[in-house]
Amino acid sequence: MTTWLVVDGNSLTYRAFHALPTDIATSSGQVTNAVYGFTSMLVNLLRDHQPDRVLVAFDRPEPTFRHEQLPSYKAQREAAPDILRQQMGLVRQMVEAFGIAVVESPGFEADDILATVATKAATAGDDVLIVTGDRDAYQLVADPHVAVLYTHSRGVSELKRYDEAAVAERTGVAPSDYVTYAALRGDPSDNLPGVPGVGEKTAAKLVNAYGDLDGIFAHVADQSPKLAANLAEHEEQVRRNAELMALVHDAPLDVTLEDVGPPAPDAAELDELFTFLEFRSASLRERLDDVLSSAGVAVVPAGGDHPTLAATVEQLSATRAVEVLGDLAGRGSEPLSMAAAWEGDPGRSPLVGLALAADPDAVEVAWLEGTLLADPAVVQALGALLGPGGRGLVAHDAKPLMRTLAAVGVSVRALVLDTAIAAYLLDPGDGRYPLEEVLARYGTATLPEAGAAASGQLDFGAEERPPEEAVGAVALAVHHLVEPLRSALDARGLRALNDEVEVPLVRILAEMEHVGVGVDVDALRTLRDDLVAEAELLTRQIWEDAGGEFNVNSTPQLREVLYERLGLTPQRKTKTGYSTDAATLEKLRGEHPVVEHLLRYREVEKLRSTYAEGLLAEVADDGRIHATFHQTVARTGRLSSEHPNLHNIPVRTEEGRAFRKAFRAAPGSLLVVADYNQIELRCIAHLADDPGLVAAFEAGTDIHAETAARIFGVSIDEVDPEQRSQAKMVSYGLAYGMEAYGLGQRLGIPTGEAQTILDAYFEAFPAVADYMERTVAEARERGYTTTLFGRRRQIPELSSSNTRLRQAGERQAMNAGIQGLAADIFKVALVRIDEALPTSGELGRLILQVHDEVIVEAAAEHVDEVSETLRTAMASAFDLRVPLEVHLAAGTSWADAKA
DNA sequence: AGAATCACG
DNA sequence: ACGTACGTGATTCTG
Repeated sequence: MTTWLVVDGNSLTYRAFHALPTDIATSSGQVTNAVYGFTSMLVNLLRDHQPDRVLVAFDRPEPTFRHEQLPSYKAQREAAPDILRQQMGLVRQMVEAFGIAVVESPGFEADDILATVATKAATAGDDVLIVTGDRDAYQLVADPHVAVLYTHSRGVSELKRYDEAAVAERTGVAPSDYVTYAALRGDPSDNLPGVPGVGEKTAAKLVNAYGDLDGIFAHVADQSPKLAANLAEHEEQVRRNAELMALVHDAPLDVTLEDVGPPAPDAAELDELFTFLEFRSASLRERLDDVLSSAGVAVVPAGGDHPTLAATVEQLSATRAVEVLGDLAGRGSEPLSMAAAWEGDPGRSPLVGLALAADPDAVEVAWLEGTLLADPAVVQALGALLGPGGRGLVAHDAKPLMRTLAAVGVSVRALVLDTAIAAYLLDPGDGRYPLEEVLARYGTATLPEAGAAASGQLDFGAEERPPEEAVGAVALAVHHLVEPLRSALDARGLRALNDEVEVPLVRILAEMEHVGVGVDVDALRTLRDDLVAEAELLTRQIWEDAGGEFNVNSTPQLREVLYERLGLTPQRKTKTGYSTDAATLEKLRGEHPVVEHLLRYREVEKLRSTYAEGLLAEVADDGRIHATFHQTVARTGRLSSEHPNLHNIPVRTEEGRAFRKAFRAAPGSLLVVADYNQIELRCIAHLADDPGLVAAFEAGTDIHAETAARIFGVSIDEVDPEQRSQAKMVSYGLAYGMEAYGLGQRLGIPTGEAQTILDAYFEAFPAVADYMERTVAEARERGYTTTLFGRRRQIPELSSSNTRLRQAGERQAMNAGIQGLAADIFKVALVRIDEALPTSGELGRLILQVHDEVIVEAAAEHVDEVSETLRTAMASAFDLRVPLEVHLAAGTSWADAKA
C-alpha cells in the first residue's frame, strides 16, 4: 500500500508564524520563527509517518486566483508582515533541501493542490494524509482513503487527525456536507462572512435537515421569521462562499504524480541551511538525524557537535574547599559557573550544596555541601572568590544563590551573566526560562536527563538526595551558554542593559530579600481580629437582607441572589453571567440595602484574607517579611513581588493604610520613602517630545491643572476641579491606549463627551498622538517594541486577523515603551542608590521597591543624608527632556513616611 | 486550571 | 457588530 503525505506549505508556515515568538532570529537579525516551526513539524512528520511519496504545496497567486476577486482577502494577503513573506521563501528552500517535491499551480491555492493530489492518489487506491492549517480540507476526507492532520489550536506542535468520524464529531455534519455548512457559517479567518445568527449549531441543523444549499433555500419559509429573513437576504453571499470554499480537484500540476517519491534529503545542504538559520536546538538536530538515517543518508556531524554534559564530581571537605576556592580565584580569566540545589524553595530553604565549574570544557566540577557554609574559613574563601574584585561568575537564576550566600555574609559582586535573565531580555515571555529550554534555543550542548531534572526545580525531598552530578551538569551547561547568549545580546543591542542594569540589580534584590522588612505582628493580629468580627456581622446582615443563607464569597450564588431572588437590574455581563463586581454594585446602590452591605463586605473580606491573614502567614522567625522579587516575570521590564506581594499593600483608604502602619523601621531607624513624581507621564513627554507637555511640566507644580488649562483653553486659575480631574484621568489613561468609551466609563460621562475631551487633548498635545501612532506602526512592522534602553517585547498579536486581539496588541505596544522606559529608569536608580550607600549598611539599607518608589531603612541620625543620596541618585538616573522629580519622606512606619 | 474579584503602580 | 486601559499577585470558588 502506497502512502502519501501531502503538506500545505502556506497555511502551516502561517500557523507556525503565529504560534512561535517572533524573535527566533539569527544574530544578523533574520527572523526565523516560522521557518523553525515549519521545519520542526516537517521533521516530525517525516519521522513519524515515513511516507512513500511526499510533496509540499504552495499558493501561487495570479490575477486569476479565484479569491482575489474579494478585496478583503487581497488586502489581508498584502497585509502579511514582511517577516512572514521572507520566511515563506526560506521554507521553500528547506523543503527543497529535504528533497521533497514543491508543487504549485498558477492561479490556485495550495489547498486546491491538496485536493487534486488527494483525489488522484485516492482514486488509484493509495492512502493519503493531508497536513494543513486550513479547515477547508475537511471536505476532502469524504473519501475514506483520505485523512487530514489539522494543526491544533495552539500552534503547530500538536496535530489532530481528522477522518470522516472526527469531522462529523467536530462539525456535526458529514465531510461531504462541509462546504455547505461552512458557507452558511462563514469563515472569519478568510474574511468570508456567513449568515448573521447562523453559527456552527444552526448551520449543521440546516444541512442535516435539507442536504444542500438548494434544499435549504427551498425551505426558507419553514424557518423562524428572523432566520428566514437572514437566509433570504444572504443567499447570494452564501452561494459565493460555497464556490470559494469548494476546493478544485483538477488543478493543473507541474509534476507527474508517478515521479513523486519519498524524501531525498541532502545532508550537506540541510546542514548549511541549519547553520545559516542558526538552528541550534539539539532536539531538532536529533530528530533530523533520525530522518536522515531512515532515508539512508549519512549524517554529517556539523555546526559543532552537541556534547552531552557529564560531570564528574569532586566532593570537597572543608579544608579541601578552602584550597580549591583559593585556586579558582587565582587561576583563569574565564568566569566561573555555579549551580545549586536546595531542600525546598530555592534561596529560602537550607542549601543542599553547590557545584562550581571552572571552564566549559571541565569534566570535573567541585561540589560543596551546604553544611560547609557553617565553616568560617569556607565562607571567607567564597567571599574572596566571589566578592569585590573576585573572579567572574555566571549562573542560571543567580538570585536565590546570592540570597543564600548573603545569609552567611557573602556579598556576591562578581556576577557577569545570569543565563535566565539573558533569556528574558532576549524574549520576555511567560516568566519561565528553564535551563533546558534556554540550552535548546541558544546552546550547543545537551543536558543529561538528570541534569534536566535538576535544572527545573532544584529542590529535592528530604529522603531523596539530589545527584551532585546533575547539579554539576547544570553548572557546565551554564558555562556553555555564556558565548551564545553574549553574542545574542550583542546582536540585539541588549548588552548594556544586561551588563549595567539587570546584572548588577540581581545582588541588590537578593540582599533586599535577605534583609526583609520589619512588621508589627501584634498590630496585624488586632487588625485581623477586628476584620474577622466585622466580616461575620456583615455576613449575617447580608443573609438577612437576602432572606436566606448562602456563600457570599461565591459569585454564582451571589448572582442568583441579586438578579433572580431580589430582582436587581443586571448591568454588565462576564463570560459566565451577570457581573457582581464593585463597579456594578455601585450602580445598584439605591436598589436594595443588601448592596451597601455587600460592598462593605467585599472590602473587609479583601483586607482580612489577603492582607491580615496573608501577611501574618508570611512573617518569618525574625519578625520580618522576606518577599521574593522577580526580575524575569513582567513583560514590560518591571519587577514583581511574590510571597507576599509587597507591591499592592493598600494605600487608597484610611482603613487600608493601617496595614502600611504595620510595616515598621527597626528601633533607632526610620523608613525613608522616595518616589518618582509622575514618572510615566514624564516618559510620555520625553518620548513624544511634545512642546506643550514639556512646557506643562516646566510651568508649575500641578501638572494636571496645567494640562487641563491647555485642553480646555482656559488659564491655569480658571481650571475647575472637574476639568482638573478629567485631565488627570486622560493623562493616566494615555499610557494604556485608552479610548473614549473607557474614559467615559471612568468619568461617568457619555462616550461622546469623553471623545470631545480626548480630541481636545490630542489637539493640545499633537506630538503625543503622533508618538502613539508611530509606536504602533513601528511595532507592527518589526513584531516587537523597544524601550529607549533597548528592552524588547514581542507583540505577535499585532499581526492577528482578530480585530479584538490586534487592538489589544496595539494598546500593549503603546504602553510597553512608556511603562518599560519608566521601569528601566527605576532599575538604574536602584543600581545608583546601591552604589551611593555604603556597603556596610551603617547609613541605611534598601529594603523595598514598588515600581517608582524605594524604601530605605535608615539610621535615624542619618535620615537627612540618606534622603539626599536617594534624591540625587534617582533624579540623575536618566536625562529626560523634563526633570525627574523625587518626593521624599521619612517616618517610623511606611504609613508615617509621608510629608 | 480558570474565572472572578480586587489590591497596587 | 463588537469591545472597549497597561502591568502585576492573592484569594476564593467551581467544574
